[in-house]
Amino acid sequence: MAQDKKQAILKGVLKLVNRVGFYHINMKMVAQEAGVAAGTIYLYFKGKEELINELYKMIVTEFNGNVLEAYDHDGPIRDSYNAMMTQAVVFYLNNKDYFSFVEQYTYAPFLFKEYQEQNFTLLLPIYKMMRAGKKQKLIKNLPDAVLLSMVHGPMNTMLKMHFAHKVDLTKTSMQKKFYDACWEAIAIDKK
Amino acid sequence: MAQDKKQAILKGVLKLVNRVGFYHINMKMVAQEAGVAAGTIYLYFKGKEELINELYKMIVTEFNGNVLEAYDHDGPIRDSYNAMMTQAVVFYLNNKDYFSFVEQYTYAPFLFKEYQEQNFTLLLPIYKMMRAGKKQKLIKNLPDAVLLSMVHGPMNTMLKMHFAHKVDLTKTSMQKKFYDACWEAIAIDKK
DNA sequence: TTTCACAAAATGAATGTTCATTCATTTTTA
DNA sequence: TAAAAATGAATGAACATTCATTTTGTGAAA
Repeated sequence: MAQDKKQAILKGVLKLVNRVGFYHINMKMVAQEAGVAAGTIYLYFKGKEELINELYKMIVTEFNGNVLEAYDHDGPIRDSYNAMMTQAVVFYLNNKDYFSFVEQYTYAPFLFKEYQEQNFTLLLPIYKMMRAGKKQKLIKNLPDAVLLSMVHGPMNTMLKMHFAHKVDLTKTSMQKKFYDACWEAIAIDKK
Repeated sequence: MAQDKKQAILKGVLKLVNRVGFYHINMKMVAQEAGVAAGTIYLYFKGKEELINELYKMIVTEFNGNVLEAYDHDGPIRDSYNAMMTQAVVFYLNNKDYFSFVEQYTYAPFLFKEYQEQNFTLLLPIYKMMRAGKKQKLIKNLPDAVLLSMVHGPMNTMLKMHFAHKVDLTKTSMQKKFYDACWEAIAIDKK
């Protein structure tokens, strides 16, 4: 089946990102990992560039889908916040390859201009929540960029530190401290 | 002079990071940019890998030196915080190439294990300040990793957004909002 | 059910290009 | 004039992509 093979190739790249790192990946390895011949990749993708870009699209779709699932439009913002943060962090903890791929993708030479534009696509779910929180006077009236950076930035750094064994983000106590700290950074103080 | 040429080569790489991007850089280009022959590079560096690693060392040294200069051990923490944040942000704003180099370096295949270990070297100045602040009961008693992530993470994200033209970090009003937000995230509330 | 013909899919060896590195030769320095 | 420094053409390895060939799938006819 055509779609199976396409997926197998994409997943192959992803596995390799973890095992050998983004820039040691070559088409022969991808082929081997996916269980196809090198030439076969070119039946499904125009070339390496398209392959990488499609993979990025796949990850964005999967990640955003996951995080948005945790967003309860009717419940309290604070609950949605917790659920979404957990979802995002756990997603990356379980998919280190997704994380390092996304990190590396930004500066990869494969990047089309069109993608560069939507390079903050992965922030859309957070952005959405911020807006709602601002309206409800629960979240500080700061520029969107600042609010986004106060959630996305720390998550990124924490994950990097986790994968560098500087901290253990799998511990729920650590997660809680971290989520709370970020919330306090963006929430209006109710004392 | 030997050191001049070494520096010229390192600076050449840096300029090229900006102009063509990390992964399009080849030794011929570096040579041309530095005004030497390709072979000359090998008189000063063992190879591309060493060249890249030395450059990282150079940047870390320069950056940390700059930021630590702003640290006044005798004055109030809050002032040091502001001065250091400003120093760090302005440094990267004026040296986009440094920023993108550091961002890309983490996942580059050149990275020796020994460097990977000290990959958070760039956080040492912040770390130092956190410690002092905790002692003075000015900064929250959170795990170091969390505190670090609440300052370093947002800075990274803001800079990325700035360079992607999503926000203008050169505006002092934006800088102030951002510095204050990060401070509130880590400081003990005095209300 | 088996056979055959044709198309679609897949293969992987061959190709051409890019590029890090080397080293015989030349230039500079002291 | 001899040593040190610099040069850049030559080398060879790595690797994306191509394409002539092989394999697999499909369905009509026997």
